[in-house]
Amino acid sequence: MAGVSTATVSRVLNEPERVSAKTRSRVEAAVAHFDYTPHFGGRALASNRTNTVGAVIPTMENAIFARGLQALQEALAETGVTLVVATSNYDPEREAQQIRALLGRGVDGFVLIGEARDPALYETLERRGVPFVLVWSWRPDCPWPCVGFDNRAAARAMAQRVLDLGHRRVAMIAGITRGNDRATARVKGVRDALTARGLGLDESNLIETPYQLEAGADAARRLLSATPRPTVIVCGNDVLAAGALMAIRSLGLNAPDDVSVTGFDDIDLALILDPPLTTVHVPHRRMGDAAARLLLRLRAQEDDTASVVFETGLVERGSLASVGT
Amino acid sequence: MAGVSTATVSRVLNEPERVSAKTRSRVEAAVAHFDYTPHFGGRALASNRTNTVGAVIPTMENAIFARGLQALQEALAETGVTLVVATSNYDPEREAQQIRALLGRGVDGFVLIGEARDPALYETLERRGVPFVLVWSWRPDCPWPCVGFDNRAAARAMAQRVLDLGHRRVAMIAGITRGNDRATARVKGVRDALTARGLGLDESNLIETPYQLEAGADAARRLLSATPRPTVIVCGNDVLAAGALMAIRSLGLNAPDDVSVTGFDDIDLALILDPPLTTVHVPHRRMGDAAARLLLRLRAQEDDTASVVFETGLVERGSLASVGT
DNA sequence: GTCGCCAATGCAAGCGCTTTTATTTCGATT
DNA sequence: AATCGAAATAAAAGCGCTTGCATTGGCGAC
Repeated sequence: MAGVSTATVSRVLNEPERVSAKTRSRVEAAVAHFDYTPHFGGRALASNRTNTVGAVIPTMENAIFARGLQALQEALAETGVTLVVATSNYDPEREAQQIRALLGRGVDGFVLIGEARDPALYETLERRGVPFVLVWSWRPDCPWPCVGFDNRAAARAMAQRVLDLGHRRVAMIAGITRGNDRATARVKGVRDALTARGLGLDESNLIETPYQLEAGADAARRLLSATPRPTVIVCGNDVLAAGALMAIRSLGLNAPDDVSVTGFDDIDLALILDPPLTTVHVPHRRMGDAAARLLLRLRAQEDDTASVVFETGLVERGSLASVGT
Repeated sequence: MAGVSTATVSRVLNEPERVSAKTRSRVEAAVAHFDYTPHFGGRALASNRTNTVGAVIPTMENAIFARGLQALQEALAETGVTLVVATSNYDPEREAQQIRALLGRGVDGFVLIGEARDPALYETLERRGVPFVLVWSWRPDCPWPCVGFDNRAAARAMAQRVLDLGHRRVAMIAGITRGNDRATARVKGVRDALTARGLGLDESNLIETPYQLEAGADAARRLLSATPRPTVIVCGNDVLAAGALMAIRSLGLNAPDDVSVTGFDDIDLALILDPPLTTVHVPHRRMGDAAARLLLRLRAQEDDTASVVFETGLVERGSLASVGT
C-alpha cells in the first residue's frame, strides 16, 4: 500500500480534490502500480448507485435504433455512465420482462421506446424512484418525460403531400400496430389526411406487417394485385418502402411512373434506392443525444426536465410523383 | 417476512432445489407480494459474479455488428446473462479504454471484435481470469478462442473470381486498415489473388476510407477519374460498394457494363441495390450466436472450447460482369 | 423407545467499498 | 512556545447478499 487508509483511497478515486496533492499522487502511483480497479459490486453496494442506465429497444437490427443508441451511448459515456441494452422484439410482454430484469440489475435510469405500455410498469418505475425517458414518440399532453416527435402529424403531412399530388387510390403498408404507438400514430396520421378529403383507408388497402424487407415486398405485391391498383403506397418506414420498391421492380412495373412509394425515417437506405425515396426525415441521432441529456438531468434532480420535441421534415426525392404524369 | 432467514431466501432464489417445496412456495409468495428484487451490488459483492458480459464493437451503426449483437444478446439472455455494449469507433486506444471500463464494471466475460490489439490488454484479461472470445476474424494458429471466418481467404476467392471474369484493371476501396485486422486481411486477400496472376495493386488503385456511404462514393469517384479507368472496383464491405454504385450512377456510368463492383458482408442492402450486389456472404447472426455459446462454455470451464470457423460464400448477383461484355 | 443420519434451515462471517464521525496534523496567530 | 482552527486523514460502521458451518427436526432402523 501507499501508507494510507482505504477511506483515503476511496476519496482519491471519487473526490480527488478533497485529498492533498502529495497523498493523492502517492495513491495514484500505487493504483497504477497494482493496476487496481475498484470492485463494482462493492461500490454499488455501498453507494447504492450503479451509474448504469438501461435501454429497452425493439431490435438493434433496425438502423434507426442502432443509430439512436450509438448517440445515446456516446453521450452517457461522457459522464461515466454505462449503457445496458436489451431488446423486446416489438413484444410488450417481453419488454416488461426486460425492464424488470434491468431493474434487478440495479440500473438507475431507463430509456424506453414509445409510450404504450402497461400502467403497472410505470407505477413500478415510479415507486422505485428510477428516472426514465420515453423516446421516439411524442404527443401533446404526454405525462412522462419524452424526447421524440409527433409521428401522427408527420404521417399526416406526408399523406397530405401525396394527396396534393393528385393521388386518390392510396394504399398503406404499416408496421404491426399492437403495442406500438409509433406505428399506430402513423396509420392515424394517414387516415387523418384521407378523411379530411373525404377519402378512406379500407382494410384491403392497409396491410400491417413486420418491419422487414421481404415482408414489405410481399405486402406490396398483394396491394398491387388489386384492380384498379393503387397509385401510391405509403409505407410505415423506409425498410418497408425498400421492400415495396423491390416488389414493384419484380412485377415489371416502374416507380414512380406506375406506382409512387413513400417511406418514413430517412435512413441511409433511402438515398441508395432507385428511385431515391421520398420520406420523412427523423433526427434519430439527435434524439438519442437529447434523451441522454434529459435522463442525466432527471437523475441529477435538476429543474429543467421538460420533454423535447423534434421537428420532422418531408424529404422529396424521386419515388413520389404526381399522379398521371 | 415469510418466517425464514435471509439465507433461505437466497437459496430459494439461487438453488431452489435445495429448499423444501413448502418453504419455497412461502418465500416465493412473499417475494411476489413485496415485488422484491435482489440488490445487484450485494449479490455481485458476495458472490463475486455479475452475470454480465461485455462486448466492445466498433459501432452499432454497421448492420453487421447490430445483427451479430442481437444474436449474441438473445443467446446470452437465455441463460440469464446480461450483455453490456460499448463502442470504439474503430479506434484501438478507445477500445482499450472501453475494455478497462467494462472490467471495472465487473463484467465476467468479453466479446471482442478481431484480434489486433495491444498484447498488454490480453495479459490483463488473462491475469484477471476473465474469459473472452474474439469474433469476426479467424486465421490459422490464432492463439485465442475465436468465432469467425478467414477474411483473407474470402477476399482472395472474390478477387480470383473477378480475375476469372477477365478483369485486369482492378481497383479497391478498403476500410481503414490501422488496428483493423479484418480490413487488413481483406486487402491482403485481394493482393494474394492479384500477385498470383502477376498483377499488383498499386497506391493509385487502393483507397482506404471509413466504412461510410459517402466515403465510398468519394473514393469511387477518385478511382474512376484515372485513365484508363478500372474495370472493376472491389470493396471492403457492402456499404462502400453501395457508395461506389451511387458514384457510378452520378457519373453517368452504368454498372456492371462500364464498371463492375463487388462488396463484402452480404447485408440486406446488397439485395436492394440496383444492380444487386455481388458480395461475400458472411453469417453474422450465426457468428453472434456461436460466440455466445463459446463464451458460456469458457465461463463454465467446460472442455469443449475450440474456436469456431465459419465458411463464407460468394453470392453472385448483378454488379459483377465479365469484362468487355 | 432410542439412536443416528440426512435433509432443511438458521447463524454469522465476510465480500470491497463509501461515508460519517473522530482524530491527527500542520500552519498561522498570539 | 502555546493555542487554536482548518484541513487532511484514519477508524469503523454498515450496504445486501452468499456461503461454510452449526443446528434442528424428522424419519427409518435397530
